[in-house]
Amino acid sequence: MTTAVGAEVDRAELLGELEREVGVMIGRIRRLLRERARTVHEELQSSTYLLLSWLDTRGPLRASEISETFGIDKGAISRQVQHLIELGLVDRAPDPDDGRATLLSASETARTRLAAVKEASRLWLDQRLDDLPDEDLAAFVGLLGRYNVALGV
Amino acid sequence: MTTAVGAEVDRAELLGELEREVGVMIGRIRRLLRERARTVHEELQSSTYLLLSWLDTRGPLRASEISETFGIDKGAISRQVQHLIELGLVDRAPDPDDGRATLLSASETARTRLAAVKEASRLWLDQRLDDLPDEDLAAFVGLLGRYNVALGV
DNA sequence: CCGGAAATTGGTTGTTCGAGGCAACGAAGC
DNA sequence: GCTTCGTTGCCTCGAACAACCAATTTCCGG
Repeated sequence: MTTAVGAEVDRAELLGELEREVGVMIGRIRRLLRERARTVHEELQSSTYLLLSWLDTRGPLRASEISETFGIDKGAISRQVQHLIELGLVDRAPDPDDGRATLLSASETARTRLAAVKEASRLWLDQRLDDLPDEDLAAFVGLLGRYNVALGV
Repeated sequence: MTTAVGAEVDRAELLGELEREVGVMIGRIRRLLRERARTVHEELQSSTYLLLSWLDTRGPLRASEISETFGIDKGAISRQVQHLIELGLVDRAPDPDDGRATLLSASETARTRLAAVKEASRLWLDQRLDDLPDEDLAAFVGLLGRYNVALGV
């Protein structure tokens, strides 16, 4: 009755399961991010923390690139950046190649604090994933990246 | 200089990368969910879609269980459920074992529509992940579940 | 060529609404 | 009485949408 598409059905089920797990993850991750954001700076918002973290590792970027990466409205990005600058966590510099654009980067203060917070959260998560071999973890990160690409098209 | 902790450093880097990918994912997934929610019902909100989908597959549940699973305030859940009931997408039944509790489940309408939407989105995602073997996909889903457990502790 | 409109792109701001946190509450169970 | 399930009020955050300014590139007639 299941015809010859047994494998297909399995894949469908997998994709369904994927969706559900993603749903659960979103809820849980939100809480975490809020705490972490607060640790970096008293009045840093959770979503802004992600942006800052991204800037920290992905070097100077223009606002429009960030908007594209996260799939979020540029207005929202603009406000978040503004907030980050007020808090002294982001530096702004004119783009030498394009007078309209501005290049954003994490400030020294931000880098220092982020390093501390990330080290702490790394330990926290590492503890909870201690039975997960490095290879599996690497695979997970790789697959997650692959998944993100698929979502971004 | 890096002493003997080469592997440790790698793992730290992996966990950092994980965090960044998760950040990107959150942004992108949100957009997707909004579209998908709209497809199920004109005025279904994105977060509520997740709840409904969960109810669909995880059978009748009480509100407090959902709140716990997603790590979201029970007040928020209460409102979402209310909305779902107004739309006729969720059925409510008193819990025979506990007079205080209510058991929630996806209505027949919801099940039908969800099936259609999920089939469509399954195809969509499947296309974009067509070069990803079933085993890798299975591994990804498994690891994601594992990750969620780690987050939930 | 060249000067200058017209369309494009980067970013900001106003407005609105969705979504969740917190807290106070009523109701049912223990 | 005290805890647990759920609802409700209040507030804040965050993102969409759209209108807007400024710099820039395109293109067109002279």
